[in-house]
Amino acid sequence: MKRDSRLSGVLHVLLHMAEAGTPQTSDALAAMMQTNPVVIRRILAGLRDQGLVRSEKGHGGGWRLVCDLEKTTFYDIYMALGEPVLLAMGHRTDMPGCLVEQAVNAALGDAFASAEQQLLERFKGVTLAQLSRDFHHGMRDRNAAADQENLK
Amino acid sequence: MKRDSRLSGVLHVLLHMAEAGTPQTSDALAAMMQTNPVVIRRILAGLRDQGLVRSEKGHGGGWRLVCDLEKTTFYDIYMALGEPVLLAMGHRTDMPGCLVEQAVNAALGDAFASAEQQLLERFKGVTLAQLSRDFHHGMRDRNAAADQENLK
DNA sequence: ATTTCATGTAATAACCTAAGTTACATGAAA
DNA sequence: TTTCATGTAACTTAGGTTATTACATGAAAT
Repeated sequence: MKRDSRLSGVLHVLLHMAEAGTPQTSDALAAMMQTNPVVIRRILAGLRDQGLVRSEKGHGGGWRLVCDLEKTTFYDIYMALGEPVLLAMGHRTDMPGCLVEQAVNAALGDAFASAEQQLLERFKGVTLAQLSRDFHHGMRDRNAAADQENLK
Repeated sequence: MKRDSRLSGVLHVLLHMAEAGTPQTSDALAAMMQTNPVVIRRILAGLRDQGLVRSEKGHGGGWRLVCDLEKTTFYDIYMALGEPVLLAMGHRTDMPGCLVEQAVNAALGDAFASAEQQLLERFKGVTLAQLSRDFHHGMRDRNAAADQENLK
């Protein structure tokens, strides 16, 4: 089954917006994500409605972050995306009266529910600021490695 | 995103086979799952290869369970299905050199991996025998309720 | 004012995958 | 030798997501 990469994609885009400072057009973001500008607008529309980003029309327009990086978590982004399904598996509900189905659903449902719960809790624990710091650490390390190269 | 219900479906079928005792035809199982016999064969083929069920051709043929219910877990069934993806979300791997992507993937990848791990552990903890017992308890309760009705 | 640039959104097309179906081969039992 | 059942390849259908097109709205530059 194909996986939904919107969360991953939107985090990428948000981090880029945070770095840029100036508003980014849908075209620019779409090029970065190798997708269509309209897709970007559709996705960011949800974040805008939640007050995480803002969009401006006309010259110098585009998208920019307006949320507090320290306070905004992956969970907030996830919710703004419309709570997309987390688990690829589900259970049948065709025959609600069937005792076999009831037993199966009870067993699987518990497992699925707690996995979902765990994921959401983790999402709540990661902020955009942390993500940004991770990125800068990666950049520092890479630059350090490059400097080493140049000294040779 | 649409959820994969093969695990749920196959558990349903297995429990039915356990109850029946006699071999069940693909047609019968397909009717039960409201699907096509060929789909049933495709799915059960994987379980047969793992030695969980056996199939017989000709008159009186069909599918029957040949595994130890006490020892066979949801995990075994899951593996026999070909380890279908558990999580509906994934992370992009388009730009392996991109530090933004690396940071995003590190954060999401951890969360996803541990949720997957948790689910698999739970699967390992549930046997077909337990599922069967749950089913019988449900049946006993239902019969008790029906008896109460009849006494009135 | 008018042109340019950018988003907003509806409608449609293209695409991809999982499921369903058909067709026929294999083999066992009646 | 007929019937029943699985085994499997090939093909079709269904569905849902993503991409694209088209046009409206509105802001800024000229």
